[in-house]
Amino acid sequence: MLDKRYDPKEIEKKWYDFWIEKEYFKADSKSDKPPYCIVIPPPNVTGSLHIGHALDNTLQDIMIRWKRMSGFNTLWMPGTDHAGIATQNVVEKDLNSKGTDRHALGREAFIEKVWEWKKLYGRTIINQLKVLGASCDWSRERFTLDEGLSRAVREVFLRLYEEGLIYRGEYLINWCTRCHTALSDIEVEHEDRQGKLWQIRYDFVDEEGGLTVATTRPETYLGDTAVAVNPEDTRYTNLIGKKVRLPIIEREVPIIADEFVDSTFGTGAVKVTPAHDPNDFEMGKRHDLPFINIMTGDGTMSEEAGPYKGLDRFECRKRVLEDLEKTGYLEMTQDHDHALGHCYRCKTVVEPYLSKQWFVKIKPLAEEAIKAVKDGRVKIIPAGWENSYFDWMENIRDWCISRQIWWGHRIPVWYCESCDEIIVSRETPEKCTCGSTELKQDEDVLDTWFSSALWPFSTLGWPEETDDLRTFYPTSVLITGFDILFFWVARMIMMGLKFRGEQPFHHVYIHALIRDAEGQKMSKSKGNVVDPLEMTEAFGTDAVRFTLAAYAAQGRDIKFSEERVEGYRHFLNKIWNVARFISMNVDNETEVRSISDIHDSKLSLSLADRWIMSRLSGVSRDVNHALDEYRFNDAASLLYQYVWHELCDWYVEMIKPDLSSTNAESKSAALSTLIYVFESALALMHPIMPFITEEIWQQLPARADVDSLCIRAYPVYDEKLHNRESEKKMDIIINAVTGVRSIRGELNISPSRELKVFIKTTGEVEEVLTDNMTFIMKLARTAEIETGSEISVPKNSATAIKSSMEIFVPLKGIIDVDAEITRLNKEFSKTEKEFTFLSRKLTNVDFIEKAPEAVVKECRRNYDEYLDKLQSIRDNIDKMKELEESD
RNA sequence: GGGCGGAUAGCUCAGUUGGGAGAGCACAGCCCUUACAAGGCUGGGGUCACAGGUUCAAGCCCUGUUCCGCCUACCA
Repeated sequence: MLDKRYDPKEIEKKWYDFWIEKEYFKADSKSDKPPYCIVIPPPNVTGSLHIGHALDNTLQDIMIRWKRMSGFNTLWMPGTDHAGIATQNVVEKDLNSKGTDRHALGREAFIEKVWEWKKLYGRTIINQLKVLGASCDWSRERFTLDEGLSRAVREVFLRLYEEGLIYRGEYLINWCTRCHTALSDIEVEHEDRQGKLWQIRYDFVDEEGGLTVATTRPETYLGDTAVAVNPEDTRYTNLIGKKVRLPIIEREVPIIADEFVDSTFGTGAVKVTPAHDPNDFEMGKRHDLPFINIMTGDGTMSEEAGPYKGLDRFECRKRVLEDLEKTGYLEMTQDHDHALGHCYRCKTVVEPYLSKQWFVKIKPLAEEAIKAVKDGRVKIIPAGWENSYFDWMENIRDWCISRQIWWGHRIPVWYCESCDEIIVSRETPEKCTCGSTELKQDEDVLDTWFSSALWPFSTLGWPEETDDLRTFYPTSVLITGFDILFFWVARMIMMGLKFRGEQPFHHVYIHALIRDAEGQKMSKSKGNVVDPLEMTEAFGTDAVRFTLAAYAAQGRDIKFSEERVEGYRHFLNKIWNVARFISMNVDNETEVRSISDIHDSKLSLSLADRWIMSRLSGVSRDVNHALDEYRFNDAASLLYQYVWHELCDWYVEMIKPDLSSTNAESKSAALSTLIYVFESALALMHPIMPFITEEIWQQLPARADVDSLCIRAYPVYDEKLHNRESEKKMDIIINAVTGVRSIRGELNISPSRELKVFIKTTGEVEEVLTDNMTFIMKLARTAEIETGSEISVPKNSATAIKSSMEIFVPLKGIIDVDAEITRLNKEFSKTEKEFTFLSRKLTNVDFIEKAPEAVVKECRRNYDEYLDKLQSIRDNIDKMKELEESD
């Protein structure tokens, strides 16, 4: 006997351990079964599980468990990401709090420290995934910095370098002055800011007056090496070639002409700072201007900034403005909004900074990756994201892959101290071709995303040609949020195509972002973060998983509310109670028959039995279909609807008389059917709610012949169970029952009062009603039901009109005639509205001629039905009125 | 500046080839009917943002408008 309430805690742990012990999650690289593989988006090794992870991994687990039960050789490949900048920041923060820093420690000791940190905290998120129920093959778990993956990284670097797709050069890159490293373009987050536009006058060198330029960054004037105007701009054509003098520092720079300059903006003259602005950089190249770097890596002013040397860049701006103001060179200040780039890891304002970096020449890789999506080798779901993908890929710029941090894959490049040789190698080289052993490895490490781009094949053993790789690559689907579409998904496609010749996955399923109940993005600083583990503590993991699945409709962000989790916990409680109900009805005498007995008609099933079986078959079909299209919310609501509103509300109620009957045969049929459909429903729900379903399943008196629900065959559409006839008949019964209930409810008749009911009907409908009288009487709580075509309205009756039947409930002495007339009038006008709509449609010649025949036919049928119904209601109202008058 | 998405019941949202709208929660009434009060039954509630258009027929397709998100961008 099950406990009165479902208590998730111990149960969850028990079954997770059981699954692991039985190795159900282990993939087989030599299996004959069709493969199904998902690689996990590797969470940051020092991170902890947030609600976005919970969603992402629940969806993956649903797919994996579903496919595993459906007979696939499944591999859910788990692992973690070393997350270079993020992890280094965390450890540096810790060092800072202890009064030291990484420079004091030195490179080797610092890296040692990070590894220690990883050992301490690196399992946190993995353990949290296990709490969530993730059925990963943990025996294959990988880490982006482990040996195998590092080999893959060096192999890819080398091959790209040899093909000329990796190069080194001095360019203007995005520099985070706090993280002290270069960033790629997408690692910069742009944010609109209210700013100022300042106009500064530069005096002419050889004549009176000056030229005014507009800028949002006045401090960079210290690095100006020209002033540019548009060659077409007649205001300035006579000035081209002349010189101006920069205020205060008195450097002389030329006035040049460049098409880039927009003469309508500002004053039409722009200061050119080639070392501190991307456009100016290009202009500098075009005009062969000097590049003056006025800043150092930590965002303070360099030697080149003259009197401002040593100042922080923002302090410098203030001082420059003050000085320009004082000397009269600041001519105007106006408001000006513009987007400002911030570091995606620490939110510091990013600085365009001139430095020597490694880049991937990305266009050739991107072209292939665009093709793969265009020709359908990779399908992005929902397809709307393909546009973003193409847009980004088509305008992609070379990828800066070197980072000036220590935690990561060190760039496999060595420089000879004796000659100019550059050695790129898989293994650490002993000596240079010139014979020198004085080799120095490049100081930088690679962008973390460089290694994660290889994840789908590096985790499977590449560059080794492993069984895993042969079996599971390309993987089946990648499930992730849109926020890393460019960072990760696009790059995996590029690298997968390049190094495997095949796309890394067939599908990319992109799910929404989870926001708080007000629609705000969750963030630690706002304090509106929902901790999924707190949720699982409070409501159980299954309730959280079910909620996430139910929320996961395509194409819209999720506003997460705890109340909804609470609501679905009620669903679990409902499931639990069906199980209790079953266990209460199982006894030693009653034989529980198998599905094959049912199929072989070895026991006679009631209409209810046949109906719930048929519905099971239909729901199985629909759930499979929904999951096949990643419509998780549909799958969840189909199951919710079936279990609660069909199985519990109708079926269980209908078989109660059979279960308590002394007729062994009918009890056996009902109980066998109940257990069969419930066992199947548990299987259908298992991918979404693995724990409660396993717990109950293990205690069922009859079930499929396997040791765990997680390897039971997933239910599918069963033609033998499909039974349209029974569904049609059930509709009639449900109509009759709800008809009586409506009368009871609306006229406030106590449920304890047993009613006598007359139903006027004919033919097949009457047959169905008489055949199932016990069901109807039980569900409608009636003492007696009379059916027939000749039934006339008894005195003082309430009436309900349903298709093909009129239901009368005589309520002598109780009925309020006025109330009943009101009720019928309401029903009449409701019906009339429908009716006039239909009749208007049918009198429309165009509709009759142009609409498909089936639609017109349907419309006619409804018309007739509503016409009958209206007539019946009218009649009944008249009779009521007669009654009223005769009284 | 460009692109994408959203606006449907009081709230949160479904609505898959166009055939006059659904769920959960909330609300109201009745009920402890021996699985479940975390429950049962019944009921009220919607100009599908606005304005046009296509069509026999529009929540759905087209155009425009308003409001709200997001992505992207080198106008200093």
